Amino acid sequence: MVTTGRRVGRPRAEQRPDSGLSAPEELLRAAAELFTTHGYAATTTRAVAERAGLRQATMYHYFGGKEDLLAALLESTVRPSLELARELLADQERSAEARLWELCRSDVELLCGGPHNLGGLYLLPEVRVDRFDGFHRVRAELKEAYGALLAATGAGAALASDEAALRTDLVFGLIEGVILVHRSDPERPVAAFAAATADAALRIVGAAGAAGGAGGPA
Amino acid sequence: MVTTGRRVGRPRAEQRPDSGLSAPEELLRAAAELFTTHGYAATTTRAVAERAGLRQATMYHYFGGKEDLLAALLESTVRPSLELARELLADQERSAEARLWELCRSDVELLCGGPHNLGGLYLLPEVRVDRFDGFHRVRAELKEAYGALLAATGAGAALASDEAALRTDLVFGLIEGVILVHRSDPERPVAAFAAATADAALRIVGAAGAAGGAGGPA
DNA sequence: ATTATCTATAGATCTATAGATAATGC
DNA sequence: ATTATCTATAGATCTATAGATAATGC
Repeated sequence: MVTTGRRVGRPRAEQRPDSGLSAPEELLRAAAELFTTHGYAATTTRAVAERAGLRQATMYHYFGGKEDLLAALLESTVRPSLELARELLADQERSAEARLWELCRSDVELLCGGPHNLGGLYLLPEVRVDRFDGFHRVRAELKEAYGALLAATGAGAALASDEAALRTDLVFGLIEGVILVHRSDPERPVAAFAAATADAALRIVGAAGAAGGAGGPA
Repeated sequence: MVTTGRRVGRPRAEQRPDSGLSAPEELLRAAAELFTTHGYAATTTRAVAERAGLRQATMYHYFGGKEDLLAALLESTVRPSLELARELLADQERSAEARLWELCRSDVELLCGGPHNLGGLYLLPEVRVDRFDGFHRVRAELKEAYGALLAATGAGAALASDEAALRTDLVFGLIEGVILVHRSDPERPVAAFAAATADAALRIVGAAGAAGGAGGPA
């Protein structure tokens, strides 16, 4: 019996139509929107809380502070990419080219696809501080997965190891770069753009032929 | 007769060895370092001024405020890239492949090469606001130059125009993405990385063969 | 009793201005 | 007189805490 039943606790000062999200979810969504558009430091706790329909102080009932919001967002953003990367590494069925293509495509889709541009969080200068070390470790593991798949491609296997590492960096840079492109033009349909980015990534690797077909390698 | 001659005006509170830079130059340098490492909103006018060896209020003698510092930095960063782009567009001698390669290479070098990572300024979310419209217009013109050179390559001429526009976005995204790669690993030698990025850009365009030689196309 | 929220506010900033001061230049 | 700088500070925040309040649950 949840149906719009009155909820425990003091009512909110400003009533708004029920979003269906819990208060912490609303706070995270508001923070994501504001952090990615205005930046982290420029976003006040008041702005986050009021966008979520709460007073400023109420945020502290759910999060220890602004940093905790960003940490939670970063974790939730990178986790799906890493899980996919692990699956693809274990997959013995498909070619390395096909798996790298899929990793690139779905990474772009995850980063640019959501309602608020979660990929934009990666660009914030504040993210580099030690506080977000957990995020950086996961991100490093994701990059290793890119490197392993790249090295397993036909073109990648032919490269010296330092050259393969360089191309991994370039592919990784391309993925992060398209977040920027997306930020400056958020209207562009994401699905086709993600596929095109994956094609471009394979061309960087040197496996251009493998990415010829529409929809990517089989 | 400039040789360490005593300068006009009240002496600074904290004396430091003469950097050879003027006060506004020192302020700009300090702002560039702080904006790119900690972000714009997180950088206080006090931090900028004191890194430049001045008290906070003295900054206002040279700049109207923090925004003016960022605007000046953005302008100075994008201008050399645009000038080069115009030269390359006018150049009838070299192939379009060679000119696009050179534009990519030197853009990366300019953005990642300086002592403070100027390219990082492009990533700041605050840069998008209207206040920096001049910067955005110059940046758009630069992107048009990328598009014109790309369309003039052999591979580019074979593409439908929407596909060529997409690849321009991808190349542009790659360039901006390597700023991020550079930010996370500033020790990497820039020259080789810039050349490798230009090679990768031509592979994205589809002109891979043209970028085969070390040092790029002749 | 428990919960979710509120109001109020102390303390710590941060920006930008006002006005003083310590040099050189004439 | 001009210049570059300083000190001091008003006014406007912003964060995080303390403690009150208005619901439901038992």
